[in-house]
Formats: sequence, structure tokens, C-alpha cells
Amino acid sequence: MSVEHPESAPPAPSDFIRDIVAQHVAEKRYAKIVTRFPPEPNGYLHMGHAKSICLNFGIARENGGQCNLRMDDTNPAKEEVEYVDSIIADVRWLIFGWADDCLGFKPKGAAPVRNESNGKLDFYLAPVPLDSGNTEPFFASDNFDALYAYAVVLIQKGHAYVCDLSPKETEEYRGSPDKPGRDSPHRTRSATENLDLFQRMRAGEFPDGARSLRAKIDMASPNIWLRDPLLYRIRHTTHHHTGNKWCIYPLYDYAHCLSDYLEGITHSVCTLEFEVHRPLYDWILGALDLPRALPHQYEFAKLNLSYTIFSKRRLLQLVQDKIVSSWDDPRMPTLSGARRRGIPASAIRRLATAVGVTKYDGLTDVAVYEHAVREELNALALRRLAVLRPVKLVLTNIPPDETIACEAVDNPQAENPVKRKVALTREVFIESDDFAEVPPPKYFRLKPGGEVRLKYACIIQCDEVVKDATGAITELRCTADLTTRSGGPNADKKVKGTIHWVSATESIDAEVRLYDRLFTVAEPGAEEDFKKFINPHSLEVIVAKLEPSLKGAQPSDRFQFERLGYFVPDAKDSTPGKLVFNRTITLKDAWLAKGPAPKK
RNA sequence: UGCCCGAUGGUGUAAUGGUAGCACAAACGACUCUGACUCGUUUUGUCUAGGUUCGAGUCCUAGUCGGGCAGCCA
Repeated sequence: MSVEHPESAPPAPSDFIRDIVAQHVAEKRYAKIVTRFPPEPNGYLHMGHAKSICLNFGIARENGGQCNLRMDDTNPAKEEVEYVDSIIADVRWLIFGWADDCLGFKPKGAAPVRNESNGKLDFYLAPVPLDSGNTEPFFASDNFDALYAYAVVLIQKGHAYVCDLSPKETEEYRGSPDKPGRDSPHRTRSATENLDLFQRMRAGEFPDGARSLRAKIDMASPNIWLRDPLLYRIRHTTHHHTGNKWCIYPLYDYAHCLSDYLEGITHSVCTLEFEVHRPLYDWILGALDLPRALPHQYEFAKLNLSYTIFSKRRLLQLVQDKIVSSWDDPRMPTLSGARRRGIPASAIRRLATAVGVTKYDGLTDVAVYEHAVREELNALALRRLAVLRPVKLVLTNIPPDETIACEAVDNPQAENPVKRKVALTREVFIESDDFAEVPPPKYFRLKPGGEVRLKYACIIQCDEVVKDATGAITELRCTADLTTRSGGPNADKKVKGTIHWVSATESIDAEVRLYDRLFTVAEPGAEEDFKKFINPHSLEVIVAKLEPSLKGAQPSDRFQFERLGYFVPDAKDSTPGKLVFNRTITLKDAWLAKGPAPKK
């Protein structure tokens, strides 16, 4: 069964940004809606990014538009190709079968093409269809030549100047939120001198931090970002994508708005913290007097999930301190972690729809995510029998060499359920939780003298509890009522409980990793010392008994171990010779929630 | 004591001047060869104070609370 169910994507949502886009579509303001997802390749993508991906690609697909994947790589000190590769893989996984058609890539190695339009300098980089062969994502660093040319225009127009202030002096001159800044002594340099200095900055004549290129706006602006913000800084550093071609690098505010323009972005959607940068975004584009339609920035609140952290710094700490095994540890909130955990991409898209898009910075209950995961998996997963904590049970009226074939269903939710055979034998394993010598009130499962149904098999009665010298239960001796088998004369006999089981002689062993929430509190990121909230039981490794049909299970398969939860073969560690399953998530458990709950 | 943004049940969101709705969560019940799924019922909400209006969650004013902004990070 396929893991991806594109058709299971919920209907197109509506929100304030989509409303704006719809308005623009109605006005025919743009020939085509173009959005972009612009991660910095300095870490792995996580669920927070997923919300942005779903929004940007969602807008594109709902309007017959396109969404460019762009590496926002203007800071060579922090960025690496390893991250570029993981980002591409994660984005393609998340949108697979849903928005692939909208993914904007460019020819490998392509940079914006220069042309003059009505005497105005222009650059444009057209996207190409994904299937056109040699393609790659957009890179802000591919725009460096165009960005440089535009910086020259800014200088010529008197909108930018080279400043010799040191980083510390620049900070002092900037003032503070409630105190205006002071003009830099270099603010009044002539265009000729600025051009010469900027050219020499590029040529490598000055050391890091010696000079910078600044926009000439207003040092007294109440908006800090309008107080002559830096456009270029000197960094004699090798860049992962451009090598040693440059020693000056543009800053975010300068590179981002222009990269949007160069790619023909119409709607530049970002998170709330960039709201105060929007005037600068508009100022730069406005100062350049550009010939084509300008992009506009819209901001929304990023995703916050309870019991989860998204800070790249803290996620890195978890990896470095070996609290988790890697960036793709199934407990990590990264997309690669979720993938390895067995979370379908469709479940993440469902979450994105469920949380909506607003400007309110709230905290979403992780239960919303878990519900989305169960919703998708319930439809997708193949039901299988597996016993996590086995107790031996002997059916004393079945001869040792007899095998009774029982019919089991792969997925009762499917339109035409597929069936398979499971073998009932004299000795089986049941879950230790499913027997209680002294049952709590309302206990539906097996107890001394009690009856219960073995799922897909028959009703059994517990006759005897056998214990060892320490008092531990070694086996349960029961009688099987074969007349209650499916198709049997008493098949319709009702008992309160039905439990899962596997044949003791025909089952196979597998390592099972039982994952749980990584943190014990709803807001682990609220305090600096977030590691004290780590859940010590976030991973338990056991050896379980599985029905033999699971032998060939692949990481692309999705299973529900009946009455237990959803499980997936681990993509890294599971082999045909040694199966390893990850628990994606437990089934909802109303009994567990009630109280006198045995450990699951 | 600067500027920007926000505030609707426990949580997230809808209502675009006209019956406060949905989802999750919680509780109870029905169904059940998964204590799952499904179905039904229930609890809980417009930050405060003024104003405009026949009518305000929605518009205006002031306040309260929360978030963001002073990287040569993004």
C-alpha cells in the first residue's frame, strides 16, 4: 500500500493571506501567482518550516501558480551543502503527490539574465519545469552579480554609501528604540567616492568589518531597520555555492527583497518577526525604480507546538549532547525525524490546515498533530498482530501439532478489505496487560475463570494460572471454544473483551522501539535549561513477537499492530534478517485515560 | 518611558455591522471480533472601559495584557 494519499489532502483552507491572494487573482493583478519557500541552509527543516511550506505551496497549487524553493544563502559562515541536500529531500517528500507540479526550480548553474527595459536596469531568472532535466533550487547566491549591479545603481542614485564605522561604532551610532541615532560621518561621501570604495571592497582591498555598504534612509526613524541599515559586509570566507568568487556578501534585507523580485515572486510570505522589516523591503525595491511588478511581503505567525522545541540552536544541542541519536532521530521534530518515525507527509499537511494561518502567536496543542497522524494512518495502515510484552498461553484442548488457519483483515476501513491467514496453535503469546489475576473494576480482558475472544480466532476461557517459585506468571492454561470461530455455529457469541495474540511457534522476533514525547512539559522552551524537561522514557527498546507475515516489511509500509498503535520498519536499521520497528504513535486509549491503567 | 503587531471556550481557529460556529481536548452514552474507528449528547468563549449604531466579536477612542524590533544572523 502506498504511503502517500494525495487525495486524502483536506479541502483548500481559507485564511487572511489566501484571501488577499484571491483578491489579487480576482483583480487579475498578476499573470501568475508566484510564492517561494526560502530556508537558510544552516540546519534541518522542522515542523515549523512545514507550516510555511504548506502555506506557500498551498497558495501556489490552489491558484495554478508556482512556489520556488530558494536557498537563502547570504552568510557563508553558517551554511553548508549538507543542509542544502537535506532541505531539498525534505521539501520534495512533504509536497510529493500534492504540489510537485508547482515546485519552481531553475536550470543548474543559471543566474538572472540582465537586460535594459526603458533605460532601466533589470534582471530576471525564469523557472523551468522540473522534468526538464538538469535543474536545481534557486540560490540567493546565484543573484550576487545582479545584487551588486543594483547596489551600484543605489549608490549612483545617492541611496547608499560606504561607511567606515566599525561594528561597535555602528551600533553606538544606531541609537536605541527610544533614542534616535546619529548620522555616520561618511554619510555624505560623493557617489564617485562611494563607487570607488565599493568596487575596492569587492576587490578584496579591505579586511573583514573594515567597511560596509549602507542604505541612506533616516537615522532618526522610530523603526530601527530604517536607520541606515547595512546592505553589504566584508567576509573573506569561502561560500558553499560560490566558492571564493566573493569577499563581500549582501545582508538578508537587501538580498531577500531583490531575490524575490528577480524570480518574479508576487507574494513573499514570511513569519511575524519580519514585520518591522517590511518598510525596508519596500524601500529598497522602491529606491531602485524597477520596471517589473514588485513583490509584496505578508507575515503570519509561525507554528508553536506543545511538548516540542523548534529552536535550531537547541535542536543542535540535543544532537551534540547525544540526547537523541541524530537529526533524523524519530523523536526529533525535524521532517527527517518525522519521516523516519513513520509520519505520513499527508498528516503534516493535515496539521498545517488544522492550525490555520493568523497573526496570533499561540501555542498549538500537540494533540492536534497526533490526531492528524492517527487520522491518516487509520486509513493507510495494514492491521497486523503483534505482542509487545508476551505471556505464554496454552490452549489445552488443541493438540501440539495442530494448526488452525484463521482469517484476518488487512484494513477494515478499506472499501474491499484484503484478507490473510494467521495460524492458531496450542501455544500462543498474549499481551501481559491483557491478563489480570486481580482485575480492576470494568476490566474487559482475561482474568481467572473469565472469557475473552482471541481476535480473528475464537473465545477462550482461563482455567489456570501457572507461576514460578517467585510468584511470577509463567503460563496461562485455557480452553478454546472452537465453535465460536468465524463461520462456526457460535461465531456470534458476545464477550466483553477481544485481545490480540500471536502463535508461539510461528511468530517471529523483532526489535521494537517505543517512542514517546521527548519532553515532559508543555513548554520546554520557556526556560533556558530546557534539558531538565527531557522525558527519560522517550525511548524504550524491546523485543516483540510478530505474526510471520511481517517478515518482509519495508520502511515504506505502514502497519497498525492491533490494539497497540502504528508502527513502521526503521529506514536506517531494519534489515530482512533483523527487523527493527519504530512506534509512530499509540492508538487512542480510553481505558488508559480512565485511571487504574496498566503500563502499555 | 520609542515603533510595529496581536487578543473569541482548556487549545487552535471561523463569523468581513445582523442567530457566536468548527476542529482538537475533556466528560458521558451508543456501537464494536481493535477499550481503536464511527455515531450521539454535554461542559466551557468575544480582555476592560467608554463611544458610534436600530443593532458591535466586528467600527472609533483610551486602557490592560501578550509578542516582536536596538546582528556586519536569517
